[in-house]
Amino acid sequence: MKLDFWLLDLNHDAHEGKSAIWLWGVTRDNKRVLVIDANFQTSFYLLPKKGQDIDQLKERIEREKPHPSVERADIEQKKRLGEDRQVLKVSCKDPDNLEKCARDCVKQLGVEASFEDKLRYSIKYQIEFEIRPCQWYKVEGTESSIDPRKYHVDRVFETSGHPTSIPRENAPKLRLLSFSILSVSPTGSPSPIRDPVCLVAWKKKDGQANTIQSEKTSDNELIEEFSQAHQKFDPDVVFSFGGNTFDWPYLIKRADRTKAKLSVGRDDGPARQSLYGHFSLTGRANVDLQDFSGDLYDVKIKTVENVARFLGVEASTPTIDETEYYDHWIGKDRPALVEQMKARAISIFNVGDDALDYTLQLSNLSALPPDQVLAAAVGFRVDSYLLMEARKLGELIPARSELNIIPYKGAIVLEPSVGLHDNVAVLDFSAMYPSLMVKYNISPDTLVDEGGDDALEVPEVGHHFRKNPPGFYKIVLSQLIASRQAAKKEAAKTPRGTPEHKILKAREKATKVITNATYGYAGWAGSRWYSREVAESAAALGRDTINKSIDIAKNLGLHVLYGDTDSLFVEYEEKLVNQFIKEIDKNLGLEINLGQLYKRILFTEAKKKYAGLLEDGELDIVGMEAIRGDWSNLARSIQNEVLKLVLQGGNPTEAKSYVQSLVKDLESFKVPKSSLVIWKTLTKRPDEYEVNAPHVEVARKMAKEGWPVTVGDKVGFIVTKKPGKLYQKAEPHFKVSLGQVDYDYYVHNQIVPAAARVLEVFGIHEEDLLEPSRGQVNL
DNA sequence: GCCTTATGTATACCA
DNA sequence: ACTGGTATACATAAGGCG
Repeated sequence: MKLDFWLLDLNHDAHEGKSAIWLWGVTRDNKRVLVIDANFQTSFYLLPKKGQDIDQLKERIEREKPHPSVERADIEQKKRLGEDRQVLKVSCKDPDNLEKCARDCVKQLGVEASFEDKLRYSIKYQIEFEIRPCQWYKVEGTESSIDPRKYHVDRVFETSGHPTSIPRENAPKLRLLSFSILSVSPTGSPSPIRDPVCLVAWKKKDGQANTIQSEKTSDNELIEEFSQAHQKFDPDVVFSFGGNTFDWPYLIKRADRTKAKLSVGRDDGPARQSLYGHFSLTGRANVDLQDFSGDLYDVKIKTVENVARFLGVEASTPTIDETEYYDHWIGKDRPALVEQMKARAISIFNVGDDALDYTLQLSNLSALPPDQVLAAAVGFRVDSYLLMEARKLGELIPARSELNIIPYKGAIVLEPSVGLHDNVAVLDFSAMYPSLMVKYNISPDTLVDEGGDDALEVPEVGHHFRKNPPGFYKIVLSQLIASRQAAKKEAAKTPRGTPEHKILKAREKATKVITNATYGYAGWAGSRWYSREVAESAAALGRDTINKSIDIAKNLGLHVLYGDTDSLFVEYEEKLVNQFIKEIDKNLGLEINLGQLYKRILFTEAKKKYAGLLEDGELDIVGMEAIRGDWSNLARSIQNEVLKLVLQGGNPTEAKSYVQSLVKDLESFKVPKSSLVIWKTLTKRPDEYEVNAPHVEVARKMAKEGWPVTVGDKVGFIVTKKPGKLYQKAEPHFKVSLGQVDYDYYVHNQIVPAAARVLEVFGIHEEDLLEPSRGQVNL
């Protein structure tokens, strides 16, 4: 019997006392299915020393069995650092003892090394049969005698062979659920040791937001009621915002305390902590959108609502602060809080719905299941992708090992030409590092000791790389670049606004993310294919490329105003720019594209900080305080206004008077408290800091008052009139009243520096902004 | 002991 | 736990002065 299914999640579990892979999926007729593949035996490789007789080794392994779980050994051809090598694939009965088994074999046989013995059973399965989640498969087998209701599926299937992929087709209709919990405490933030969950809000695809509320001191009933509702809806994807750090651990601890059964997985189990610190629900995808928001660098303060606004999906802004939850819950304002929680569930749902295509595409490309892929750091996404590709290419997969890092020289940033410029074009190399790695075959397996006709010597750093055959990085990067081009091309042919278009864009974005991270991966100490020479050479070739481009531009008479890593900002002359693009292609064999066009642009004296006026009249601000998350909104919006006056109106004098008027009597403007809050990330525990800093001091104060802040959280503070150092003047934002605000600080250390950063360019200094009498006459 | 300057720590940004 | 390059603020140590 044959079965077609779309793979949502997979895990390793026993089946009839044997190790098996459990594949959770959805069929074409929209049924949920559990596919059990108990026919996989894991294995590792042994690389003999040169001169060792491989047939003899094979015979010895099978006869001596260095470890009881050795099943048999087979001879295979593999590649190791560009060399063809014969290896032994040792099959192993017991996946839990793979590493030990490999160690014993290496010791007893005196071979060079073992490979792939540290890879988990399910990963081995994935690379062996090219199993990527979020894709269609067909498989042979029979209907199982297991009751499907036991696993919240419609069918349980036992395979006779292994799944084979079906060429690209879209995902089935998945059941989506979002949820968020609420707990309150009179003394600060709630603690699962003390405070029960008092509300769960959720939203499913079609329908309104729902809640379960509880008055009781025990949330036993609430947890079980939620479990029932959850299982009844039987979601495929569960969205949360902060679920991995708050909702799930809280629910688990509460369930443990009150002896409630938290049943949310398809196995009726709870959420379980997994590989990347995230939580997994068996047979479902638990997607924490806070992880997704981590990739959105433009969203400075990561709330669901900010993420929703950024994505352009619907979300209502909450009005009740976390510190007011308790009073609302026990008081007459509870309905407002309940509404806010419902709105939160809706916002989470909308963000999740929007982020789903990207999540599934990134999961499919990287081969990390959808519940892991967002939780995994970029390096591990690349790692997982490379594992799959390495196996396809017959490369032995090295183990990850943390080496001591030797830093190397990176990119070039040009000195900006300070001031205002009209009609400026940005020329960007497309995927510069990947393109260079492909063009010059930069890879650990093409690195050679000696130069020669068949090798390239990298300028500046002097490493040599063979031109042929193509190395590992060249092959994978070429594939990625080609697949991104294909997605791009197809997207261009597909009508905008259609689901297909969105999927193709998501595919393109996922491919881009993996492509662009590969250079960094090569230079990451934790990488399997770490090579400082590779990373260093890519960087050196990048510098060489940008330097040559500057010369080409100059020879054409193009005026270069600025540049950073892979871009050049030039005075825009259409004919010259087109010529330049052709020259780069001809002389360097690389693609450079016309990027942003600025009607007018302002460069400050600092690198990496500029602001430009776009064709449509919008400002594009880069690196400046106006877009930094660690400046008050007050300073940010004033700098933004100053930039507008300068770039749109061309009027620094007006900008100057604007700032002066604010500075003169800031207090009288009655700016809202929220615009005075300065947010900074706590990057370690408060006691680990070497020097006193305002946000650390505030974090300590908050912890003392029952609002502990954990690593990675943003701490919001306002500077008060209290005497002393800044860190003594800073107070938690929610505790400060407008009367306590040190407006002098905001004038001297926020508004004036932010405004002067722009106005310095026109000879307007900080003093001029502070002392109007010495400046020009105001209008 | 007080003031100025140099250095170190911390954060967020650009590509 | 992808890389290096850069700006900036504030705390603190070091240096200079009387």
